[in-house]
Parts: sequence; structure tokens; C-alpha cells
Amino acid sequence: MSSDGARRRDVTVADVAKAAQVSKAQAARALGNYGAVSDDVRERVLAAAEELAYRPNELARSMNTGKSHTIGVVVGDIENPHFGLATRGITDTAKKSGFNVILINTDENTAAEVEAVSVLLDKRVDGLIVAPASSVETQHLRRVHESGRPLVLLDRSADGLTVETVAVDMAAISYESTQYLLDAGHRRVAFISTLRTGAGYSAGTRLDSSQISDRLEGMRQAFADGGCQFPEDLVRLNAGDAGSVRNLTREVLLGADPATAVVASDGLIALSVVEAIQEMGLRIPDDVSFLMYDDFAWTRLTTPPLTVVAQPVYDMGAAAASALIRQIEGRPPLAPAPEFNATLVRRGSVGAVAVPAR
Amino acid sequence: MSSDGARRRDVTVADVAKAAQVSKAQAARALGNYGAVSDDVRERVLAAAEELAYRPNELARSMNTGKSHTIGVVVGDIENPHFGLATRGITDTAKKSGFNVILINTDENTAAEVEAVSVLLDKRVDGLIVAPASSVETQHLRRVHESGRPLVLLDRSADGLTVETVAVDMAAISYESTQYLLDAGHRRVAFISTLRTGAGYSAGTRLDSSQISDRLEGMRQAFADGGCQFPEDLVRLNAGDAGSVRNLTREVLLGADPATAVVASDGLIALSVVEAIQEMGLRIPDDVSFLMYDDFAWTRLTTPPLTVVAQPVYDMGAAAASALIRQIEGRPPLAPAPEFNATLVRRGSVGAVAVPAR
DNA sequence: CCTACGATTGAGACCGGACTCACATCGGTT
DNA sequence: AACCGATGTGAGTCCGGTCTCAATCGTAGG
Repeated sequence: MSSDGARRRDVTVADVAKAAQVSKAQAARALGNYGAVSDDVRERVLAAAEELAYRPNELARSMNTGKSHTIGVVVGDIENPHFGLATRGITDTAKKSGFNVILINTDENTAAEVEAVSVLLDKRVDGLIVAPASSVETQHLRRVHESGRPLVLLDRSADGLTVETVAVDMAAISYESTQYLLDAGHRRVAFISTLRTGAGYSAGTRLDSSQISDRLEGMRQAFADGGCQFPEDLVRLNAGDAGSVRNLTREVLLGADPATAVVASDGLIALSVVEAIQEMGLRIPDDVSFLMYDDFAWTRLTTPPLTVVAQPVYDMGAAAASALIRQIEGRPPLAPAPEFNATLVRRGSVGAVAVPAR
Repeated sequence: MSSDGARRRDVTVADVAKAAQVSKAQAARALGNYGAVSDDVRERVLAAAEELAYRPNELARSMNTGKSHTIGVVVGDIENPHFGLATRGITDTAKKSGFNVILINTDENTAAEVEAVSVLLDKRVDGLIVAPASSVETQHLRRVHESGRPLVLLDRSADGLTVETVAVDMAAISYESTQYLLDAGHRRVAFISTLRTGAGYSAGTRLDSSQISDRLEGMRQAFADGGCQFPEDLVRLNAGDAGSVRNLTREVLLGADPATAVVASDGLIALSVVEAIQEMGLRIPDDVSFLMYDDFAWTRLTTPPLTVVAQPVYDMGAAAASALIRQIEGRPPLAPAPEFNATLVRRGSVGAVAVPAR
């Protein structure tokens, strides 16, 4: 029944100690539950703490333990449900181990990512989970790693950085799903991604993202194994906002030798691609087949329901968090590193290739 | 071209001072850019800092400035795109003013929320943005407010707490959209929400959420003004996972006097409701009309596209963040408090009520 | 040439906990 | 009765910054 009004200064151990008539050291011990404290003292201290509504200052605590019980998470875009779900996996897992999460968005911009990493390091987070915007520009990540601060990568790997990385085998699933398209008779398969590249795309271009290059590699391999020519001309990168995705979609579907199937590299792009296809008055899968990465609930609601590459996003977020916390607590890596596999969920958006009307 | 390997202890001002041959105080002044420092000293200090790759310890800094440049955000579920987008608005705005965000998920559980608020306060965040799980149990929020820490509520208000609150006028938009349904001839309108209530729902039940009670109030009012009887029996709360939503949907559509229109209280529920309707072999809007809260991109892709209540979620998140930062920096509230209005986006999921076949 | 005042500068206090160290105290040994 | 190890306890240091305060330096004004 404390009736103290608004109080400027917070209650500190010193205040509690004074109220309990013991030394600051004893109060700290009783409160922190360490060292030797007599029952009498402990009771008086806890009672005083209760009475004064004492709350420890985590900042001060972190300062000399060196542990902040906070992990930093750097993602491209939480608005993207992919990261929303992964973040959920991370925060749930972190909370279970008593860690909090500071979240920073980079808009898939490397400069912002560098800044984000610095800020988090300055705040002395215990570790970092990063979904790197670039697999090439990774000096900042290397610095983190070298400074000894635990780091776990999510979704994408970083060149020449031997850090624990939680990601699915993109090349494999891409191979599998491309084969599925080939089996349905598709030879003209378009791939649309927001990945930003300095120059345009051509066969040998060095890509900035391991995710995307793995996917293209998988496609290329599947085409090669099927004895077909991979349609490099239908790969469209640098997609930006909804309008740009729409334009790219029209491009690949209206060209001289149009695509018969379109692959969208993530759920956000997929929305615009499908919208564009509907606007053009084309039917899925009769006129165009469609395949997308990420399995969101809404993909089951469209007509037809969409065929997708499902990734265990939540579990991957959770795994990244436990791997990080394991490292923070200095425990050895899990004997068989957990593997994550994407699966092709065949619904209704991929059909046999339409016989061109002529 | 520093070639120092892994180093355990971080570089501190003292280290920089030593390297620059000046006192710790002078180094701190040069680094912190305050007080009087001669050009000579400043140069030497900055050079030394650069050389040693000095980075200030934000924890230590926060400790005696009292400012952590961090705000705490407590939401029910980031996995829900509604909060994903709001969070995006918050983080974008926060970043512009140099603030970071610690995000905590509560699963719409009040106990978790109380805990979350405590943790954030202990971490000495400069302010809090909370989307309260309950509008009734708000002692913990009252405590925050009384302790003088800035607090802004998002989406929902809290009983008897005069805190800045960023939310749309739910009763108004609910009234408008209900009227729209009534005009289409619907009298049997079901409402499905995940809101947890201790007891079941009946006319006078005191609801835990201002959002939901405002919506029901708006519906009730519209029915009254239209001279119709509000179908209390079709209000379904306590929806849980996808399966439970599905069951509730079947209930309201298969009863003796079934609903002719269903309103889903958020995007996550909507997915399951639509799925259930499709499974039952009913067509929207011929057999059942459908209306949902929140305008997500996928609602345009279904057949027919869904009629929704769009809320300026991103802007609301951004507004909550700027209001909070304004309070933190001690600036006066904006003269005309910004208002946010939801709008009814009429697409194709609401049709004239079906003439019952008999 | 002497004084005064602003610019510089270094020593040290302080923020709020955690933790080291030296100094009791006390029942149990031999 | 002298000795010992296991508690209890308080004084004080430290973490890494910020900031106060008094001392020093330079030189412009008298």
C-alpha cells in the first residue's frame, strides 16, 4: 500500500540497504542471491526492497557483468511475413532463455546494415543474428566475428565467413521445383527477384546474394540435366516496388518468345506478379503457370491455390536463436547440425504448358 | 591498416587518452564533442581513436546520461502482418530520430505483457509503445505512466488511463460497414474474433478489449438505427487457432438460422474463415458475404477480391513513435492531434443476401 | 610590469550494480 | 586453551563513460 507519488530518481541498492539497516554489499548479495547472507539480513533486505518497489538497473548490471541478455537481430524487412515469422521464432526462443531482442530493419541496404551492426555492438548486445543483405560485402560481419562477439547468419551465407548459418539448401529445392516445371513441359521459365545488382543480369554475373545465385544455379542445373536451354533472358532482377514487379511480369509474358511459367522469389513479389497476371486477363494455370517461394496461408485461398516452396521459417528463426544463445553461453555446437529443408508444395498453379495457339 | 587480432577487452576512453598522451577527461571531451578542447588535442585524440578503432560503450553512456536512446515496443504478435506493418512504421520513425527498438511479443497474454513492461523498464528504455492485450487490466501501464516514463498506446485504449493513444475510431467504421451489410439485405451477421473472455459472450458482457467492444457497439448501433434486431447469437469470441476458427465458422453458417454474412476481426482469422467457407463448398458472395478488418495485399488476389476495412497501420505506427519521441524529448503535444480513419474498401465479397432456397 | 578573465587541462567524483578483500564470529577440534 | 574452517559482514574498487571543480596558461587591458 505504498502511496509515493511520482518520483524522479529510481530506488537503488543503496536505498534498500539504508532502509534495511545493512551495508550496500549485504543488500546487493541478498538481492542478487549470491554470496553468504544470514536469514535475518535477507528477510530485512527483501522486505525493504518490496516496500520501496526496488527494481534493479539492468544497465548497471550489464556494465560489470559484461552480459546484456540482449541479442541484436538485423533483417531486411519485418514487413515481409517471411521475416515476421522468423522474428517470431527468434523472439520466442530468446525469451525462453531470458534474452531480449533489439530489432533493426535495413531495407536490404548494406550501408544501413553496417550501421545497424555498429549500433548493436555499441549497445553491447551479447550476440547478433543477421540476414545479410549482401553475401559479398561482409567486412562488417567479419569484424563482428573477429571481435569475438557471437554471430549467426540467417537465410543467406556470407562469402568467406565461417560462421554458423541457418538456411535451407536453396540449390536443391530450386533444382527439384525446376524439374517439376520441366516435367510439365515448361521450357520458358521466368524468374523475378528484387535482388539489386549493379549491372543488369547476364549469364556470368556475380550475384550479391547466395540465396538467389543458389536458386539460379539449381534452375540452370535442372535445365542442363534435362537437356534443355536455360532461358537466361527471362531472369529479371532489380525488381523494386509493386509497379516495377508488374512491369517485369508483363515483359516476360508479352515478349516475342514469352514465358509459360513464372517463378516469384518471395511472397511480397508474388503478390504483385499474380496481380499483374490477373490484370492481363491470363488464367493460372491454363495460360501461365506460377510458382513462388514461401508458403503463406493466403496462397491456399486464391483460385487456384498456389504451388509454393515452403520453408520452415519459424523453425529456422528459432534454430538461429538457439545456436546464438548456445554460443553466448559457451556451449559446444550441436553434434549433428540441424538441417532445414524446403519442400515443394504442389497445389494448383502449375499446369501442363499451354499449346501455343497459332 | 591495423592488424590487431582478436582482443578481449574493448578499447576505452582511457586507452585512447593514453595513446594520445592526454588526460582521460580531455579525451572524453574531444570524443564527446563537448567542453573546451584545443585543436591540437582534438586532432591527437581523434587520430588515436581512429587508430585503436575506439567505439563508445553505449551502456556506460546511458548509465549516467539516463538516456538509452531505446524505446520498448510491446505487441501481441509480430507474426500478424498488422503488427508487422505497425512495427515497421515504428522502427522507421525511431531510426530517423536516432532511437532503437526493443521488441517484445506477448501472445496477447496480459501476464506476459506485465513481465515485458517490467523488463523494458529495468532496461531503462526511454519510453514505451504498447498495444495492450487488455483494456481492463492496466495497473502495470498505470505504473509506467506514474513513474514518469513516457508511454503511448497503440490500437487499443486502456480504461481510466489518460495516455496518448493512437487508434482509429472503430465504432464509426464498424457502424459504417455494418450499415453497408444491412443495405445489402443482411440481417444475420456473424462476428468472429480471437478476443479471449473469461465467460462466454452475451449481450451485456463487459469486454476486455476496447477495439472489439467498439466494433460490436458500432454494429449494434447500426442495427438499432436500421430498426433491426442485432443477432447476439452470432457473435463468436475466444477463437483460437486455425482449427477453432474453422469450427466457429461452420457453427454460424450451419445453424438453424445461419449467418448470411461473416465479419472477421483480423487478417489472421480471416484466412481461416475464408478457408472454412471454401471447404464447405459455399461461394462468396453468392452464398455468404464476407467482410474483414485489415487490408492486406492478398485480399485483392482471391476470387472474388475481399471487401475490407483498411486501417492506416504503418502511419499509426509511425505516429505512435513520433508521439513517444516527442514526449521523451519534452516537446509539447501536436496542436491538432492527428486522427486516423479506417475506410471501407468495397471489393467483391459482399453481395445481396441470398434468397433462401426452400 | 601586473592583474584579470577566458580557454585548457587533469584529478577525481559519480551513475548503480557486482565483486574482492580483510576482518569478525562461532561451533568444533585436538 | 589455542587453532581451524565455514559463515557473515562492511569498506572499497571496478565497469566505462559524463561531468564538476580547481589549477594552469596565455595574453589583453591598465
